[in-house]
Amino acid sequence: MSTDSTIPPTAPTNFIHEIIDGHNASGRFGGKVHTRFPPEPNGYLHIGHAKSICLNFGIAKKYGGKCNLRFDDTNPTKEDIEYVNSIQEDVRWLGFEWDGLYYASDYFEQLYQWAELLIEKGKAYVDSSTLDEIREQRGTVTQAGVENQYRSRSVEENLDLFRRMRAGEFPDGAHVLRAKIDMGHANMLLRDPVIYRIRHAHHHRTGDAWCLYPMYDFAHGYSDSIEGITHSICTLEFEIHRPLYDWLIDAVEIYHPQQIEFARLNLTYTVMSKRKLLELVEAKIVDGWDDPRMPTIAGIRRRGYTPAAMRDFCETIGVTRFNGLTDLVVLENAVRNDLNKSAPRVMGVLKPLKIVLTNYPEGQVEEFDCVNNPEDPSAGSRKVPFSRELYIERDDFMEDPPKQFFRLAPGREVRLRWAYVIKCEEAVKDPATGEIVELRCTYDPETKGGNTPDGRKIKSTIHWVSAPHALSTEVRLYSPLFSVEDLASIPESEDWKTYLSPTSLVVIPDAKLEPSVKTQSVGYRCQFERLGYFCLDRDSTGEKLVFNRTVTLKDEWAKIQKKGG
RNA sequence: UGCCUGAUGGUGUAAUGGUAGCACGAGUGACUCUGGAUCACUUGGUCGAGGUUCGAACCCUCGUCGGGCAACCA
Repeated sequence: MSTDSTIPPTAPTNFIHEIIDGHNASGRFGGKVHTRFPPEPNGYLHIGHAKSICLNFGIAKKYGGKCNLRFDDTNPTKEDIEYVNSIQEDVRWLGFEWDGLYYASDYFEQLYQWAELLIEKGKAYVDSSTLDEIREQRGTVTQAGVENQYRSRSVEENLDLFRRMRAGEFPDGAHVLRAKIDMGHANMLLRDPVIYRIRHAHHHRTGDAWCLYPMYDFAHGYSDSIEGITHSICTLEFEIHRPLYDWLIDAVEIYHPQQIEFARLNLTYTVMSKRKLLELVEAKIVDGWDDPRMPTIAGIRRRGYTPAAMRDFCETIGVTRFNGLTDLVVLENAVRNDLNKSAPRVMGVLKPLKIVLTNYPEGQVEEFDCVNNPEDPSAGSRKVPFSRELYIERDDFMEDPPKQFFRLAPGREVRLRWAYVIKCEEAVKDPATGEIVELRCTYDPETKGGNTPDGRKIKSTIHWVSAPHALSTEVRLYSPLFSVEDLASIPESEDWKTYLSPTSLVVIPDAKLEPSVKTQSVGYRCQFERLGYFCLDRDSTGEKLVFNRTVTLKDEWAKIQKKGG
């Protein structure tokens, strides 16, 4: 069940809801709805998992049913308790709470008993071939596999061998247990799939109790059956596995859940494979699983995304059987929507350009009342100090501006947000480089608070920070990790990592922020006015704050520039 | 060349035999102390060919194109 109450009961429906409605109408499961989210604890959850989590827990909520969290931990060599913990944290962060918390490893004994039952029924056998032999005998997509001599072992011999496998008498790879189905089947997964292998490995939960571990295909369907799952929802690539789960369940004559497949999420400029994400982490291309550029739940959380935005995104993209490619801007739009309403505004200058108000008294300091969130009157206001020397954004000044630029330029007026209207009198240049190092401006005392009593229109309002009061902070600007839109379009022969974008992280070591943010704590989200939404990173220290840019604001001017250029 | 499966504006999704709608994007304008937000308008689609029907995105047939499947991974 979800702990969240923001999903409206009239939420748009999808084809899975329709199937469930059908089951409820026919009484197939007696009106019961029980789903589960079944990750393998071999990596951190990503946005694609979020889609599955919202789907499964959302269904439980919609139908007044239940949803389990089950770890499919059948491969001890790849799994770790760190992942078990992170997965639970991520599911909760998304706003969901599971009804049952289970592990496939809870079922190892039962699973083993069913394997023996399969042997007794003549439906499984111990194969002593090598890995390569098994592979070779399996055939190809267009060519039937061949049966080997082990396939006809007696029930007694199979049982004896299998029990000795469990007892630890054989080294890894000496034997496997295979389901006896059909070596000529058109669906290659039914060509006597391996269901148990010997692994003398320590399991994060069962320790050294086992040296024999079930394959995922063997454990998964049975686990769903044990838990009384009604709708086993999974991604499209498991569709072809369904006949195998059906065969396995029918072979031991137990309760039969209904598997339903949907298309996994693909995002532009994003890799969504745990294997590849692991590679990025291990190669230290990113700063761990929660690097804000990672599409992991931990990464986007650190980046500043909100659970509500994630849920909204999952709602927006829908659930179908079509394998598409969702534009990253849809995700970005979801956070902007949420943060626009909730994030307090603050002023910060990323690329500072110093200005001096020549007619403003030296040493004078005023405090201006600044609205915290124009979208939310209840957010109130705060005091921000103002003085003779200020920083403005370098991009807000142009010496020789094009027609469409209406910010500051020599001889031009601009409003400093919540403060005064100022006029640029002179641009001071470094004589050596020609670079503009400072602006000499005058302010209009009549415009205190940013108002124009004479009614004149000021075309542009820009943000600023008082130089002597400025808080020097580090700001990390993120853009997509990859430079190609569709990662799937990279041919197998090429290394996908060559498409990593060199500018996915740009660090600004010395941005200038208004002093009010000084006392905020890690995870604090705000809007730097006119720039974007930012989130206080855990790398912050008492001396230096670090902000992550969650997402930029929409930028009409950038669009104009792009068109012009 | 086998099996499974899918196809609706640029992208993602609704419409389940009866007016092709929504979101994002794009464009235009209004408003604005954020070139933000908001509001209005516009653009643009049923993969193709047949068939059934008064009527087809939807049902049938044949194509075309896409995705998945040959770990002792999940």
